[in-house]
Amino acid sequence: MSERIPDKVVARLVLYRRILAPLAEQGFERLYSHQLADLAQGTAAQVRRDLMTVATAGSPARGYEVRALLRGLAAMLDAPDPQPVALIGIGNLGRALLSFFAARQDRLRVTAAFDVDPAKAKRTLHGCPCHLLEEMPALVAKQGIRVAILAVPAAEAQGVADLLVGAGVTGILNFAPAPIRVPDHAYVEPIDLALALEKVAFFARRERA
Amino acid sequence: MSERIPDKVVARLVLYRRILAPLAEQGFERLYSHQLADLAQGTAAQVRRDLMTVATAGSPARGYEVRALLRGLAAMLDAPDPQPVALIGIGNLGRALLSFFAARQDRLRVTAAFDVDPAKAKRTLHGCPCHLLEEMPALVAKQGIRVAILAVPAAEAQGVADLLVGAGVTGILNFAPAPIRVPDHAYVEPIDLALALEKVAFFARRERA
DNA sequence: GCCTGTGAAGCTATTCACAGCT
DNA sequence: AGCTGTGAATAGCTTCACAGGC
Repeated sequence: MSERIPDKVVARLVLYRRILAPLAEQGFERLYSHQLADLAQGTAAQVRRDLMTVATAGSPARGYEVRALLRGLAAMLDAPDPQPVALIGIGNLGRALLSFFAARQDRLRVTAAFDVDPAKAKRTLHGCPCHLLEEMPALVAKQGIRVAILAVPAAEAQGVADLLVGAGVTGILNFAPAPIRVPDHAYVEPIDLALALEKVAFFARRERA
Repeated sequence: MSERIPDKVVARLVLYRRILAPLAEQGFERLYSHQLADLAQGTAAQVRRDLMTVATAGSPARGYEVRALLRGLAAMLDAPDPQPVALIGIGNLGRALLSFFAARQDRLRVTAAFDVDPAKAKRTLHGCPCHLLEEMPALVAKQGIRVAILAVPAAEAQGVADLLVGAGVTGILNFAPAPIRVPDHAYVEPIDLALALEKVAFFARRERA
């Protein structure tokens, strides 16, 4: 059951679920791979390939059964219990991310925020308690936190990442504008906003064929 | 000169520049591909391959000359003039992004923000004037805006994207949690924050080999 | 000796295309 | 007839490995 699943596939599975959930609520019962592909902007072949990783996909004659698919996706994507998430760095970007993620009532909840600056800790922001960074390892251990959002300046990113991994975190969403290195058993998803905007600007200029 | 450059390469070139700039200021004159690779978390071969796209890379015997590289990168990545950027959607996420990007004093400046909601327009946020969405096409045309940041709800994303492209935008940084479709001459970079966090949570659970 | 630039090999991800099912 | 599941082909990216330069 642990066929290494590529991260692109996971991303699409999450997307499929997001597309299917409202359809199920509207009473949609079945759909074809090409319909889901249209909604997700992929190809039918890719949808089928992706869904192969969802064991229970089992699709008989008239396409996929929406509710069964959703069940399969949930079994694959969700933890049995809600997962607590830590956010490190309560600066400009950190606060913005906190307001964004705190707003979501999800299986993933930001339950603790941290900053080195005492002026930023010791308060509650968007319903999330803020602590001093030095309290992080203890709290992460106590709450069993495995997922962290990193929103510190580039210079501190690697140091904090090391602390996080040392405390038991195995997944980091890295917004710091610097690549970080983690041991093999941990996973990093980098999101570099400034870099992304530069990329868009580059292609915006160029794509006027 | 228009060898289609893959977007992964562009991303790394932007990163290289970010790494090299401070080195140049500290007086660093030359470096080897493997040194840059270490700093950028890549391989030496990849750095060399990437730098091949920067025409002026020309690197003789003792590695790459930092200042020449930076010049080459700037020539490739930067527009001759600063590029104005529009931001659409002044909700939670839009404001957060505005505060983040407005803080940057760059070749890329967010010069106009838009929202359908009159309560959110007609004011200045983080030094950026906010307008009604209906004024967008005229303003985009007047300022010659080619790059837009899309931060509207999923349901509106496609409609607004169509408007943007119609107004002359050719690059969109899409934060809406929905894929958007644009004509071939335009470029979209999707950043789906909620999806990214789900992905991290998935691998965080799994990566405890 | 140790570097760069680069053809060639190797990998990974996507798409094709068709057998099997209803 | 039109779908799924999937081996086989393809395309895109990364790494290897070596010729050529100092």
